[in-house]
Amino acid sequence: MRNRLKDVAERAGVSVKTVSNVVNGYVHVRPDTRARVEEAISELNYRPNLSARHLRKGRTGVIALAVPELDIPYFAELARYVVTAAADYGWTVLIDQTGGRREQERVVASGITDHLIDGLIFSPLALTAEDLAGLDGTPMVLLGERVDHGPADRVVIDNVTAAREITDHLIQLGRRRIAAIGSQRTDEGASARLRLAGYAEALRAAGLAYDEALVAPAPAWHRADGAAAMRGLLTAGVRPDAVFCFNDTLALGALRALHEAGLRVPEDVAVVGFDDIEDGRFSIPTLSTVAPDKERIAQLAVELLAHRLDGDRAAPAKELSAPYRLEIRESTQAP
Amino acid sequence: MRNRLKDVAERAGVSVKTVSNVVNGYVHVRPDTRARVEEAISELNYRPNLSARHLRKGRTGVIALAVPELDIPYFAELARYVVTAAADYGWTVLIDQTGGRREQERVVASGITDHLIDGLIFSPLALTAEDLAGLDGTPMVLLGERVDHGPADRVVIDNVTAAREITDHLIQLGRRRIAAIGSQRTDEGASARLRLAGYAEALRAAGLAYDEALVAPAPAWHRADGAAAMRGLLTAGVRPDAVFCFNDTLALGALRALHEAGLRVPEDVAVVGFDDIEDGRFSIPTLSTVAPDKERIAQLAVELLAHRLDGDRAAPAKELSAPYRLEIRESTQAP
DNA sequence: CCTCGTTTCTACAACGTTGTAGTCAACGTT
DNA sequence: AACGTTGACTACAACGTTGTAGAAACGAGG
Repeated sequence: MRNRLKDVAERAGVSVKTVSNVVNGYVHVRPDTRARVEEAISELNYRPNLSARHLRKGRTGVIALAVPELDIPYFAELARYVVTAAADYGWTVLIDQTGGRREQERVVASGITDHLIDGLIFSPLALTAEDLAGLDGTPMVLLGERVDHGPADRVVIDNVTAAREITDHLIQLGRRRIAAIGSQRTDEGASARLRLAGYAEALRAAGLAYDEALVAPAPAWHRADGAAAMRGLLTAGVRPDAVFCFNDTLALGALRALHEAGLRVPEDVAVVGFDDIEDGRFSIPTLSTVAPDKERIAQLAVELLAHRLDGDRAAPAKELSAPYRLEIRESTQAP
Repeated sequence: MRNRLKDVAERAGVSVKTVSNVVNGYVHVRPDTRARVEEAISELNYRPNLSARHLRKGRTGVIALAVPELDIPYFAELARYVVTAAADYGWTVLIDQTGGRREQERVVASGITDHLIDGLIFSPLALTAEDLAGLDGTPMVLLGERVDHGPADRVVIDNVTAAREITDHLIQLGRRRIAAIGSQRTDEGASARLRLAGYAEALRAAGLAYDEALVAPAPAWHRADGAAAMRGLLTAGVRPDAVFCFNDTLALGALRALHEAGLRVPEDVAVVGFDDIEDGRFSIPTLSTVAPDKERIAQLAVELLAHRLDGDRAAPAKELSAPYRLEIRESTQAP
């Protein structure tokens, strides 16, 4: 049986509240009393019951991070930074996988939410602004572009400009037939839409035609999808001299397909990705990419949550932008 | 303000306990009463307060998974399966990163543990059996080989046999100078020790000499360590015709270093890894590896925890073994 | 019609913690 | 000497839930 405040109190010969005061660092406790209580605490190996504390205080000290899939490197890396940033606020992070399924996302956003966690950092794929509108409950910070004018705080990066810049990098290299992999027709692809827009902008600014045949959709953004899309382009007889993949895992798949087709990267085809996952720093060739500042994204998200928890819950939603930079590596530069 | 049982009870004109009974599916409630309560519940959008429920019941419905680092693909993939397996038991999973630091691991094993979670699935790197001995509290399942005869349930795979088999695969290919990357001198490397033992066994069985110069240590098992170790071997003038890396990320780093040195894989050097992470299925070349059944590992761990929670907490520790298989890909077979 | 068992519901206490209000002694001020 | 202030501590209630005990209503068997 676990020990409670009461057990410590009896052993130290004081009231339950005095023990509570010692545990919580209340100042008006005589040094000798404090010492006696602390001794009893360590003798009994007392640990506070968090459920009880939270029932009383109305806060749990736990926040949740909900992402589509943990084994997508981008989300795993992000999760790592969120856990670290949350630790600075004394929060524990509960990580939830939604699989990108709308139903599960709704469960996370409403169900889990209640009373178990103080707040939620949420990277939705399928959820719409309407789904979120009804949720008055738990403070929430959204990551990414999915929900356009939702009722919640958001941390984003400027996808359009970033996509324009990385496409421009390909144009500067003298590439003229630049393919794009990762477009999505459905509502789900807010990031896809923005990155495609940036790609188109860069082409237009350079006086290059936007060619439908060069744009390949990808149902999900896994390696396998990138490989399939690249193979599709090649079999269709399209011969790009560069490819902009909307994330790094797509790009790694594309590298694989190009390799299988006997094409050299970057000599025959230059390849760029988006996200700067660790794999891209060791792939053959290493991958040029847009590197969002994931650490900053995590920090901003946790900060927004902290403000929302301490401050006015009804305040208008804020949107913060995190920086990014281009990482130019072998896949666009001959060694 | 959130609604409580009391609010629902007032609206439905029944007692608090009756509402509680409806929520918990108690059978002896008149259909019309049940309907009235359910209507009130949905009108008020009532959700139980989990802290209160758990305070009362002594269970939280949350288990923790503690891993060294989330952005190591093996752990990310494992985490995914654990979350899925736990969902079958109605458990939420709280994921904790220890960074492999002993201090943090101790905190997780004792501190977080208390009252917030019902049980812990733990993949320790630095913790010893002695560290765990004092923890009477929360039921725990250990993953991997670190703690040799600890007091807790464990799920392992047969590292020695698996390592012997994959080394044997290299020998069958006619390779004779087989290097090993990933050995660790410190206490931390239980998996390293076992895999090295399997490697040595295979050499001995084939009548090959065990050559210290062919065994390269790696402080951690990241891509960068694998690349550094491989470069080290090559600069030292050691010219292996095969390399057994103790995990896949090491192997991906080694592939990179071999590429930079102008050596072809598998023609000049065959490479194998361990873990079967997704990257290895798309790398250039694709990576031969030992594929532990991660899904099964997760299932067994959750099952052990469930038994421990429902059954005898003082029962002797059980150890279960999960299956694995060899995945032979391009890095050991010319296309 | 009475008894007994079942169904349906309720009042109360308890889980372990902390905020509030209070007691009592010691101290400094007038 | 009377007074207010502060320090050190305690009793009590409350957070929202569920187990226990039991009351009231009902039906079946005698």
